[in-house]
Amino acid sequence: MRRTPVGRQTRARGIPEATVARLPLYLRALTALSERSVPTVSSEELAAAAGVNSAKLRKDFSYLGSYGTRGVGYDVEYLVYQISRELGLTQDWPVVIVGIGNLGHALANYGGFASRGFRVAALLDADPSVVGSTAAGLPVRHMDELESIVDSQQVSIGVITTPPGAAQQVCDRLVEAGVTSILNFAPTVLTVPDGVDVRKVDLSIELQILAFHEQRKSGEEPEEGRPAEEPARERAPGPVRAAAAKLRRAAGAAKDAKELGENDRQAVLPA
Amino acid sequence: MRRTPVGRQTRARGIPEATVARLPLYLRALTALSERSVPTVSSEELAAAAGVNSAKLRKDFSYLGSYGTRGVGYDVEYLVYQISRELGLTQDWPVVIVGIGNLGHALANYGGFASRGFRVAALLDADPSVVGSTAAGLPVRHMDELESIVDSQQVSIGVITTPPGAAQQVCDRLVEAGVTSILNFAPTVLTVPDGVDVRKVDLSIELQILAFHEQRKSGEEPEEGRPAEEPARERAPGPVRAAAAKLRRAAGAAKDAKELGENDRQAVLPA
DNA sequence: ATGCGTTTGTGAACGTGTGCACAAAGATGG
DNA sequence: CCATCTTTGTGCACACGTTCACAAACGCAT
Repeated sequence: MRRTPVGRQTRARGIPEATVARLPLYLRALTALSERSVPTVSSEELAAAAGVNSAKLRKDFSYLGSYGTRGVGYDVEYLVYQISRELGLTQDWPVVIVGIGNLGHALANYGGFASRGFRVAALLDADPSVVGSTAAGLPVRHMDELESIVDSQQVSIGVITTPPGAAQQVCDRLVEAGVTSILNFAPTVLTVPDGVDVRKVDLSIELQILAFHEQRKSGEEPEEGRPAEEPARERAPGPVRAAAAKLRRAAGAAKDAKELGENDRQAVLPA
Repeated sequence: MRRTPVGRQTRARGIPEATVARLPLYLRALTALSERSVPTVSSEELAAAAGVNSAKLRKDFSYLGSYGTRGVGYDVEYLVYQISRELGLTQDWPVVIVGIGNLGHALANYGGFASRGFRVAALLDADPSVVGSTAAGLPVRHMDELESIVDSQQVSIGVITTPPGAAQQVCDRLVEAGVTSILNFAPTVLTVPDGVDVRKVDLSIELQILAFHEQRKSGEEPEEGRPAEEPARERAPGPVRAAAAKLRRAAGAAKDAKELGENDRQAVLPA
């Protein structure tokens, strides 16, 4: 029973995932240097521009091969090309966006989309009142056309910006039609067959992580609850009934933060 | 010269970063169970719903304390409360959104924003033609009001959805005004003082990572260039001039994927 | 040619994260 | 009250990622 909801495949041709995730960062910094006609750059400089450690950067580049010159640094244009090639950005990637709500609109209008080889092949939505309108000069087409578009345009990347309730269904259709990489903005765990990559972007999760650290800063209580287990939280003493009673109190405080029908919300951004 | 562009602080009160990043996932799955009035859940079930390994989930929860009951599982409502509390979601987090372009609009309209304790304190923009309009029922106010709003409403979290060129400047003002956590949608490396957290959401990076893996799938060349270093890429033979000459050829192919004035683009989504 | 200063590339140590596998703990039924 | 069954909590081993520190490589000046 192999489940691969996210599919973190390890070490494709020896390049670590962590390195792959940083290559776009380097590429962006290098592109900026290239525009300023800077010919070469040292690992120290580039690392500063990309916001990483210089040793890490050198090790990252070492996985791509030895493109630097000792005593000098890296040739900017050459590196731009090598990283672009490694990331597969020298070819064209047609992309479909499914779910043209607020976020879908924003993505369709996204200028940086067309650059770096990504091309919006089609905008899709299930809502008849949205279908037919245009976003960023492109017509919004009906979901029914999904299969034919993916097939005819050889789309291998799909972006899901639907409400969470529709995400898995849309995902299944995309995969069935031949899409093998999915960028998911819906706050849902997508289950896909082996061989399909899913990455998720989740605003809510990022905010919650920030809130966690923020709480640490302000509520810098004197080593909260290290000496004798903090007062508000004690070890569950009895069987489930006791815990259930305790939670009845707790539930009141939590209910505020719980909205109804999370899966039916129209918003297209992660919840 | 301590630089902390991203600031990954390790192990706050013993809870690993990786665990913190998963807590919102568990919370979401638990909220769904709670709405279906499911009283208890086993680590196996919950792990499946959250898309993670059950052993990992149990270890994650063990950092929060021992909230489970052996032979039974976890009490859903109780866990919802405990995780909410741990993440700091039982309190109110006023948030400002700076840069009301396409994405700013999408975020303002984002329903899941108000839930989980996050409240939009203000929408800000520098463009006079945008200031005064409303988004999601809130008026867009001018950047000039940033400081007074942050101060009066005790805002500690800021969301940056400006063009990349303005991001660092906005960031500086937010930090100066008292914001200590920033969610950055602009494709820029933000430099902040110690004590300020920055998290970034970057569509372009996610797409490029997908493209990388996608390239691996289709172009499954027979172990590309392992036996004798692939032909197109050879070791730099001479001094910089030779490398520079080589890149001249390469540059042509790379130029397609390079747009001009990346920092001036109006789009508010990551490039 | 030789030496000097600079910067890369990487071995090695360390820290973090993951997953197995199992003992301990509780529920449940007789 | 004991036996059995389920599920948690965690010790341990391993994989992955990060950082240090330094030898090797290179440009350049003499």
